[in-house]
Amino acid sequence: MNEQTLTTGKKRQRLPSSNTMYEALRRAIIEQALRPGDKLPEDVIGDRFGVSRTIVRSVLGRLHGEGLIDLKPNRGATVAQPTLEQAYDIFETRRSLERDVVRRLVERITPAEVKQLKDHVAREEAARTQDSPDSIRLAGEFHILLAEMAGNAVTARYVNELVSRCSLILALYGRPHSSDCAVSEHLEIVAALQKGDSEKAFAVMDHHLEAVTERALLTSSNHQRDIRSILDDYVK
Amino acid sequence: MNEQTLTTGKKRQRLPSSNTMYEALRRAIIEQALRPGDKLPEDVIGDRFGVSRTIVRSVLGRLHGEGLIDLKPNRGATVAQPTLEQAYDIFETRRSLERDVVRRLVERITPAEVKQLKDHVAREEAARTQDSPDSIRLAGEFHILLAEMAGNAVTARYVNELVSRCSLILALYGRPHSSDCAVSEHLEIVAALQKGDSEKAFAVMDHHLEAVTERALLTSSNHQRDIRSILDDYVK
DNA sequence: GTATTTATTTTTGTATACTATTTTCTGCAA
DNA sequence: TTGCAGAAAATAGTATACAAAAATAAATAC
Repeated sequence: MNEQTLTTGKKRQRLPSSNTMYEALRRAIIEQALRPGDKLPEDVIGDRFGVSRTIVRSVLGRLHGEGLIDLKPNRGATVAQPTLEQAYDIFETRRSLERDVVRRLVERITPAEVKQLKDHVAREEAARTQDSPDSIRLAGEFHILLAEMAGNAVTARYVNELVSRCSLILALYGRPHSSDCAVSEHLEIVAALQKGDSEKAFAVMDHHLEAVTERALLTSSNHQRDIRSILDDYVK
Repeated sequence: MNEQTLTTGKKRQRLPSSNTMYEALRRAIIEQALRPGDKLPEDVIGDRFGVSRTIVRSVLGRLHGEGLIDLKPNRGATVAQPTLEQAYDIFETRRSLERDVVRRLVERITPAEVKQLKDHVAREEAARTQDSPDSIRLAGEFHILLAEMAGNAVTARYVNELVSRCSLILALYGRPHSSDCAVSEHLEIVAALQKGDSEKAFAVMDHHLEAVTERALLTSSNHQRDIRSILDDYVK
């Protein structure tokens, strides 16, 4: 039986369960509610979201393709644990792509977009001060927003993927529950973009990412929690 | 019933059917045996490979994630037809990443690797002269080889993906059955890398990719063939 | 008490069954 | 013919059933 129908005013419409589940798991991982190494049993997840393992399986496959979960044969899925080597590669590729993003953005950014970015940074600031779990996600989304504004969907997708994986890396190697993106640095980037100062924007972004890479070299913390209770916060 | 077992001398070992199917479909697309827009019905493919639709579905999902096939709800899978805009984005991102590959490679390439590259180009040349369907694939694999030698697995994966998608673009917008990678240009790149001439290597690679982009602006050709017969060549 | 087998349970991998949607076919009317 | 129902067939979406493997628990030997 499928409970995934609801009336949204006009028509009864089937909401794509797999998509909501994908978003939920993704968010749970990025916000570090689910942490590297956590098991992701198919039936548990299926029960919580009210779908069969078939759907769970396809979503896990997708997340695997994006590098967010590891998938060992006959042993199921776990939240990915990038090695240090992988971590370096991820940061390196990310820097390379984001460098290009800034390069293009300096030439095409509009005042409306500058405003949008400033608003976003303000939201980051708010989340950070009240220690919301959103703060990690919002910091990442700043970079994703930049990539989308640069007007290349392919690059934007890769940046999105890499930024997400950086959350994992910070969860593993960085200090706990830190976005490690200084909000002030984000503001500097916006300012440079606004002035059209490509050299400055370029330098700040590169320094920013270098700093983030640096900070990802600390102790990891163990944990032993119940996936069921964590998922409660993420089920629709 | 599953026929996917065989004895490889020591032990009876199950060869992962989904992986061979993935490889087969991928190759068929890259070599342009399956062309943009071709339908990929789940049951037909499943029959040919002797697996259920479950497996087919997961493989199609994976290929979709890599941008090689389009997936419309309730209407099945087709070989992807990138729009012109997507095509530009793909080439742009590819250039950006390959630029970085060359940058890193100049500093770390070994004589053994130079030899490996030269051998590869020789194979390209051979395939090209006898008009083998491999020639398209080999031309792409040259770029993938470079990316792998650069020592960043993440970048290598992205380059792999983008090079594959370029095959689609050429099939759609380029002249039919052309790799559009001049073998001579590949040789020039290797030579520059060997000399450690970063400026030259950089310039040649960029010119090479610019040329490829340029050439991807011609007429498309229609077609009407039987997927069954095409697949015969790709079934294990 | 520890270690090593063996049995039990859990969890994943794959095929199949069923449902829903889309496409194709067929008949009838304009 | 051409256009439009409606029926039939084909195809995709999802759940379930069953097989295979791994993890866990129990039992026996040392």
